[in-house]
Amino acid sequence: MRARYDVIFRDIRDSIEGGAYPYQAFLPSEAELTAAFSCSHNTLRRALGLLRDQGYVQPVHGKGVRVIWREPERTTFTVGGIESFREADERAHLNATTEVVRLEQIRATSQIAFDTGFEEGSELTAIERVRRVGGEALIFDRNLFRTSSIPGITEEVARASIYDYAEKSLGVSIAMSKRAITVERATKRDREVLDLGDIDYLAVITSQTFDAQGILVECTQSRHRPDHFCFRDTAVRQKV
Amino acid sequence: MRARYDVIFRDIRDSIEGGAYPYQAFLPSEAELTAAFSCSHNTLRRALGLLRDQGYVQPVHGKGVRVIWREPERTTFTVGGIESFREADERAHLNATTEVVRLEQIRATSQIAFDTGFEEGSELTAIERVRRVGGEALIFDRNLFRTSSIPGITEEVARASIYDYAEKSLGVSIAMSKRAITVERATKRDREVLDLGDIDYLAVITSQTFDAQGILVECTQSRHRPDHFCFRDTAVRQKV
DNA sequence: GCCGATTTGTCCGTATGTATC
DNA sequence: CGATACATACGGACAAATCGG
Repeated sequence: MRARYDVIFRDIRDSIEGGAYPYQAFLPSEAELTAAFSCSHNTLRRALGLLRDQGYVQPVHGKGVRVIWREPERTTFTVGGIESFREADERAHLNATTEVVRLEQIRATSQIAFDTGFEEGSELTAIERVRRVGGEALIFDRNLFRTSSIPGITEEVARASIYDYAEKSLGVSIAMSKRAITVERATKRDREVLDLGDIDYLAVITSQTFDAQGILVECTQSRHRPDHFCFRDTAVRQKV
Repeated sequence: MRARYDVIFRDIRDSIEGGAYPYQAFLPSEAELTAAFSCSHNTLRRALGLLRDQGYVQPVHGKGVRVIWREPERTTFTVGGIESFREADERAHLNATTEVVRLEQIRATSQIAFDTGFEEGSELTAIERVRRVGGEALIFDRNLFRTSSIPGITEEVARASIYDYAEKSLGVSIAMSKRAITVERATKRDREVLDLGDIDYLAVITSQTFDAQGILVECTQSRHRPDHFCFRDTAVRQKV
């Protein structure tokens, strides 16, 4: 069962993406929309809030709700939201492959604990994967999973999608993720596994993922060749 | 006048950052918090929603609201949210300076219109600024403002804060911003204005900013030397 | 395994404030 | 000034998840 505000949000979002409300047009007023969806003022406003937060509309006090969404280009590998590599692959039709270059059980050293936020001594599953798009090795993913949260990762699972495995087989729901994007010099290891040529800098996404309980279950470094990297984002300015 | 939910959000956020609720602890229950703030269930929930969206807490259905915030390191220039350079400077005590290297009125060519989303022929104010931190030229900002939205930008305004000028003098409120982060090779121009040494890649934030009317008022490229760049972000996974 | 207490999640109806035209 | 439309806030109701007895 999906929440009512979520259904309404998706409905309006799909209308916008489908061209029913073009760029810079106004949506029907809240009163009309509540009537159309036969829901309360509050529920509709929550749906509009999602549309605003995700960059689809801009409500203008006293005037109406303006559509500011336009069809994006799809020329590069785009990250945004919490999306697994496999999901991004399917959405953008990248036709990518994954090679697992490391898979072992380790214990968190004090250095790892400091770097990642895992408790020292906790059992972790370390994975390294290389993502190839169009035959070129573009992305080097290094994951650390809390083994007690996501046990039984095999090479086959790692080659497919660990998120899928966690959600479908284990019932662990990934809830939220904190990320930092930096640019780092390529290491010797990066050169070994990626096709870098004379490129010596990488775009690096470092993320911590929490489950629905608020427990840290994963730390990842995703190292991207810069010419195929693009991170998109929408931000709403807080009143200061 | 600031909204009640916003006051409550800031109060709890400051408590968390101040250490009143440590990492992995639970906040008091909604019932207790509504009593403490003497507000309604709904208003408190809106404040909790902000805390969740900004990565401070993780509400767990049937259990409580868990704190997942920890003190971040402050070693690099961090972006996140819509924050002007001056604001970031003050918050992180960077002691930065700004040099205006270009300021002129232009008209949008078809190329500019295609790149930015401004209408062809519209009057724009072009600005280029170099940001120095600790004596080193680290950031190269290139802005295009819609002149009719933000008229009368002087070199003095550009050296201080254009956001301040727009909001305080003109009453234009910046509302929403779309950003993309990419990594690009340094151009000859980058080498002229920045202290790059042997660095030949830059972190680039390309953004479009809309006012409260939903009108595109600014396009910016902010080009950062990678060793002082960090972009932070919190994402909540959508139910699929 | 079941029940009840606690806690968060969703939704509604209404009232009032404020910006725009 | 009034009409329209978005913004905030309240209080109540019920659903769903968790936990302990």
